[in-house]
Order: sequence, then structure tokens, then C-alpha cells
Amino acid sequence: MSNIEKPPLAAAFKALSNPHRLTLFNRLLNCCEPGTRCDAASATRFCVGDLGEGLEIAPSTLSHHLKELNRAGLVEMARKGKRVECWVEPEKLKTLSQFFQPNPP
Amino acid sequence: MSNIEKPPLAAAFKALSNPHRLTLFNRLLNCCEPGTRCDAASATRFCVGDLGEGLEIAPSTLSHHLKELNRAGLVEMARKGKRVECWVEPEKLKTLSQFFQPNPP
DNA sequence: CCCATAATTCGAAATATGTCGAATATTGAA
DNA sequence: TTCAATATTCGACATATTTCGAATTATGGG
Repeated sequence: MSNIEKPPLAAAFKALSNPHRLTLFNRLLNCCEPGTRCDAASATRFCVGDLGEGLEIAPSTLSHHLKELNRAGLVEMARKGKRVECWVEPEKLKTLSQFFQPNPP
Repeated sequence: MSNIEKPPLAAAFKALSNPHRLTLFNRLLNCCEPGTRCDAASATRFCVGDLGEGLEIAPSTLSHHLKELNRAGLVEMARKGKRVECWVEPEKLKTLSQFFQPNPP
């Protein structure tokens, strides 16, 4: 487990394996309005604090989880004034979705 | 982390978060021939031993990982004589694939 | 019935993860 | 500049995971 290849996909799934992180990701998942062309520019954004709303975890834990999602390449982050905005790149979703469709019809 | 809800999806992703398990799952993923209607009956099957081929892990570890994949609902298992066959239900793949497509076009 | 093959269970050890609180940064506003 | 709001880093601790080898179970063949 220490010197074997760790594919990016495994890292992504690890990030999503924690219920708290899965919830956070889920809140960013409906990133564009239904029926619209979903590009990075129109993706819904939440700041860190709002994302953790209702989840009863410490701010430090929330920060840690978002960082994990970011390191796994699932969530983008950018400071905007006092806040830090988070969003999901639609391209990333496509990649993950297609992993489970190895034989398209 | 002890008393919070643990959604089935989180369990699935946790199962796929380990590189060895991801490899095992991957070997079962191309479960049907390209272009054919992919149903459970025609899904490719491997026995436990063959699945672990090339992965340098102990039989007990291999068994453990398959059990995890099975418990997470990702891999089906059934004894067939001396062997135990493993396969992936196409329905499961559809569910996982759609999770990453919350806003279909 | 006895043996070989295939797979699982169990217990132990090393490592990784989730979580918190305290301390620290970063920014905008008064 | 000083303060409040937002977010991150750090160190610590409890719990979970990964892995192995030894022992055990399950099955079919001779």
C-alpha cells in the first residue's frame, strides 16, 4: 500500500468516501440550471462557511474536508474578499460519470 | 463520525478508494461486449483467484477486498463449485454514473 | 475417505483518517 | 489602525483501515 500506484480516480473516490465530504460535494453538484449548457463559468458557487451549514463539524474540520476535496481535484477554490468560493468543474463530472460507463451503446 | 448518516453512495466510494479494490472493480467493469445490450446475465465473471492475478497481495487480503466491494453493493459473488464467481450488476453502474450527472441535458 | 485447490476467518501490527480546540492568517469595514 | 468575520494551520487523540500469516472451511476428484 505504500509503493503501489495510486490512480487519480482512487483519490477522487477516497475524497467522496467520507459522508461529510460527500454532502459538501453534493451541495456543489447541481452546479448549473437544468436544461442549460453547463460550463465552468456558470457553475454554482458556495463559500466555505455556507457549504458547512447544518453539518455539525468544527470550522477547522470543514476547512480540512474542503482541502481534501480540492486536493483530489473534485472541487475548485478561490478567495473572493473575505470568503473563499468553491465550485465543481463540469468537466470533472463528465470524467467521473464516464468511468462507470465503459461500454457506451 | 460515529452517529451520522452513512449513505450507501459513501460506502461505494469508500470501497473504490483503495487502489487494489479499484483495480479489482476495474477488471469487472467491462462487464459486457461493446455495442451489446448489457444485462446481468451476460456480465463477465471472474473467480476470486483470477481477479487478484498480478496484484501482489496475500489471498487473505484479496478475499477481504472482494468482501468489501460486495458489502458496498458494488460486486456480486456466488460460489460455483470450488470457485467463487464475481461480477458487477449493470444497474449498479448506471446508478453511480448518474450521480455525477445531476442535470441531464 | 483422503487429498489438493480455492477461498475465508481470525488476530495482530503498522499506518491512515476524522475530529477537535487553540493559535494564526486574511480581508473588509468602522 | 483596530476590530470582526472568514478561513486555515497545527498538534493531539481516538478510531479505522490495510495487510499479513496461520488456521479453518468448502468443494470436487481419485
